[in-house]
Amino acid sequence: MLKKLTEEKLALILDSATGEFGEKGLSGASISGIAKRSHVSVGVIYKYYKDKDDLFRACLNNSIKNLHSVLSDAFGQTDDTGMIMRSIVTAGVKYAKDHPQEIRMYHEITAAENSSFAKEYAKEIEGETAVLYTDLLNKSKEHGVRLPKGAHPASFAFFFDNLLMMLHFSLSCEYYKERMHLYLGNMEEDFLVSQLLLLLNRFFVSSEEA
Amino acid sequence: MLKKLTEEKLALILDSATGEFGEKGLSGASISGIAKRSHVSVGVIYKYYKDKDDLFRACLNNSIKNLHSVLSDAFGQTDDTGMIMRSIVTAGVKYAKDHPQEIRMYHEITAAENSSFAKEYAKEIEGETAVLYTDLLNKSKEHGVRLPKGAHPASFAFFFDNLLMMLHFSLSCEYYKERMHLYLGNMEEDFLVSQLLLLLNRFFVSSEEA
Amino acid sequence: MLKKLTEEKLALILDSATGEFGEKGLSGASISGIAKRSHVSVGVIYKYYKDKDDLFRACLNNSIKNLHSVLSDAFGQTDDTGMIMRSIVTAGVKYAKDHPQEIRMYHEITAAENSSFAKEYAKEIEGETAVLYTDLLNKSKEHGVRLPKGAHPASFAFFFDNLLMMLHFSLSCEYYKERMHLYLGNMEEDFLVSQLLLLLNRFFVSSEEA
Amino acid sequence: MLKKLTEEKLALILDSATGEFGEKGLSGASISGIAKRSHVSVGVIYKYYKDKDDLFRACLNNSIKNLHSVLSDAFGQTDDTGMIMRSIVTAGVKYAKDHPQEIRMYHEITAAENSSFAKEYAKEIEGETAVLYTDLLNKSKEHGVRLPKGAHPASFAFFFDNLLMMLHFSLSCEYYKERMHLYLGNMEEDFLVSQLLLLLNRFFVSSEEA
DNA sequence: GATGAATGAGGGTTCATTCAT
DNA sequence: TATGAATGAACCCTCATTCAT
Repeated sequence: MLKKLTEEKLALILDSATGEFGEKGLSGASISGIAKRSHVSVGVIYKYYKDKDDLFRACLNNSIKNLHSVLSDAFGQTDDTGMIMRSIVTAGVKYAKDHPQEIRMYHEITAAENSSFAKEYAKEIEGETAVLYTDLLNKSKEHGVRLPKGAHPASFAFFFDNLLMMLHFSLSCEYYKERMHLYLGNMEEDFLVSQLLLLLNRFFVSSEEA
Repeated sequence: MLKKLTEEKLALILDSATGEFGEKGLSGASISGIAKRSHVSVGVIYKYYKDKDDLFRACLNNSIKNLHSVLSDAFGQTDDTGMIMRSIVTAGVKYAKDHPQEIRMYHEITAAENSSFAKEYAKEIEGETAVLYTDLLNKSKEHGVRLPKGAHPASFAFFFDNLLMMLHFSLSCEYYKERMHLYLGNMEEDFLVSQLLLLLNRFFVSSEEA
Repeated sequence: MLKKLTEEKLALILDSATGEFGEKGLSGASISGIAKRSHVSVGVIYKYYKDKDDLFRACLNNSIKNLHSVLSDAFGQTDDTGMIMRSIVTAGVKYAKDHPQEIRMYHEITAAENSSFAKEYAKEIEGETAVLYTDLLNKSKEHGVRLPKGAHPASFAFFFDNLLMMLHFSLSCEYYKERMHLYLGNMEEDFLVSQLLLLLNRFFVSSEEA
Repeated sequence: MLKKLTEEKLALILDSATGEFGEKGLSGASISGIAKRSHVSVGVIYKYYKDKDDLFRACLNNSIKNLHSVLSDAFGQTDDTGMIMRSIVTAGVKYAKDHPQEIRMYHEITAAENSSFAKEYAKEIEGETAVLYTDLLNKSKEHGVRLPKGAHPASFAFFFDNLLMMLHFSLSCEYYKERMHLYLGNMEEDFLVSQLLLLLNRFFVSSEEA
């Protein structure tokens, strides 16, 4: 019972902090603001987290965990490379719409320079997907599709992930939303997704091209 | 003579500030830190700039001006869409390597949420390129553009810009550098560029499609 | 218990601030100086007061409240005009000796030019006494005394208050103290008061003069 | 010629500084503000005056000199005490209306606590008038002085000066102006002066008392 | 000598972190 | 154990004063 309460409280704190960090960045966020958002005292935050950095990391880890779990799910469904890519895109869109503050939080970390955060987290966050996506494109041949002649699977995996990240940001972060609006006006999001899939399909050549 | 000194000093301040803002963000950067970097006193910064925000905007405007001038140059050379895209990529790479702190600065403002900066600058920074790239892809076959059947030029322009932005960030920002490393190890940058051009050529200007 | 502590501390802060403001004026006073005087940290002052102005106003309001309460008491005692004037003088002297820093604070705001303080507070501080004193002299006839022929009650009330203010300042403020010393040497304060009362008595003519 | 220019400049600086100090006080006034008001560079101010305090003293001395010269003039005219008092009041009113900023400056110094200013200047400013006014009231019956029985000339001189000072302040300083308005509304200044003279006449020089 | 840009100490204010209750 | 008031370092910004030109 007590444990449950604590877990709920922890989740609430994490959520509030993720929101605050996502909106204001590490230095712009305030602990007392986070305490207010989560209706707890400043003290309990310091009970659970050593300091502001520690809380930031916890939020990040939490967001990463959620994002990865979403992406992992997208892999499990099928062997078909195209289908997997489609699943990844679709799952990512859903995640971005359900948890924009987690993506903003994630975007925050990409801005860290000269802090231990950048390198440390790049590995933790991207290490897994880098391997997954590269494998995906490496194995594509077995599934009947192949990359264009001369294409380097890891590079194409990298580009694929780049397009994914930008899609996530464009659905979650103020600046990127506005930027997308400049390109696309009030386009239906489904249409954008279909356009992206159209593009991604081209990653793979039909057999007669090879 | 006096004027020259002032201009040099101004440039130095802008440069230092751009570096500091790029590394630490608006709220994380400190005026006294910037003063130290540029070997001037705090007071002189306030002689030239009303306040921290004003300096931030000046850095941003300066970076934008530089980036746009680089990209504009890339357009002027030829009518061939493929060639233009290649020029844009190449110019961007050069810019990113010469002025990484400007790209970091630029990346910083993409993190602004709930601030007037985000919307205000998205328009200023992206408005022009959005039109340019969309026009580029709207151009008829005679310029070598052959989007896939069903492709929407603005969307593809958006994806093109997404890939460019990620390239710039990957060459300039700590986190993205590390992330790129995870995908590509110590790959030669030239190779990466050639892979990107391969992709762009195939997706945006390949000739074999109707 | 906790509340008591807070009240004591608040009173201490107000007192210290009143002293500092009275000595150095609004712009000359420093929050950190006030914090030191009251043996609290700078932060706690900002817990209770929004900013320096807010603290200044609080000190002023507190001083005004105290002064007015002292003067009101002096009115309640009797209907006899001469007695009331005597009470006002005596009460003012006691107040000035007990709370010189409040009078100095009050004197400070009389120095405010071009600030919202001047007009705003003149009304708040003087409005009440202006009416009280004018009424007092207006009603004097009913109480058997009357002003000299041609005397305008409000003007004489104004002069009365002028003499009072100068008395308060002369007992509390460095400059005025020194000035009084130049006129009076080390005269007993009681003697001065008696002289003032002698003068004030002359506000009223004996019946055969009228 | 050069000397003349310098003298004009000095006078201009003094005037501007007197205005600024009178409005904002010693700590509130800014040297660069004074420089701007007098259309000289900051440098020349420091050429003539060691520092801010020095300039403040110079302004004060100048104002004192002017005020004293005005009051001295009022003395020279006649032997009749009543006439002299009238002259002093009238001259003071004229001075206050012509040079309100000098009176404000003078008022500023009365606010100095714990600074060497207070004692130092009280003596310089008030020493002379204290003697003059006391002498005036000490004068024998033949000059029309008839203080009430038991009246102490120095004390009454002090009260007389108090009334004068308050009149000066009431004509020059924002706060006191507003306060006077509360008592007197938009009364003609001439009427107020006549009321003061009525009072002075009655209290200090009335003839009907033994 | 005159200028006004540059300096940097100092003051207002915020907020991460601590700790008495 | 939970609270949130208190602390005080650090930051933005101003301005008295200096000094190179």
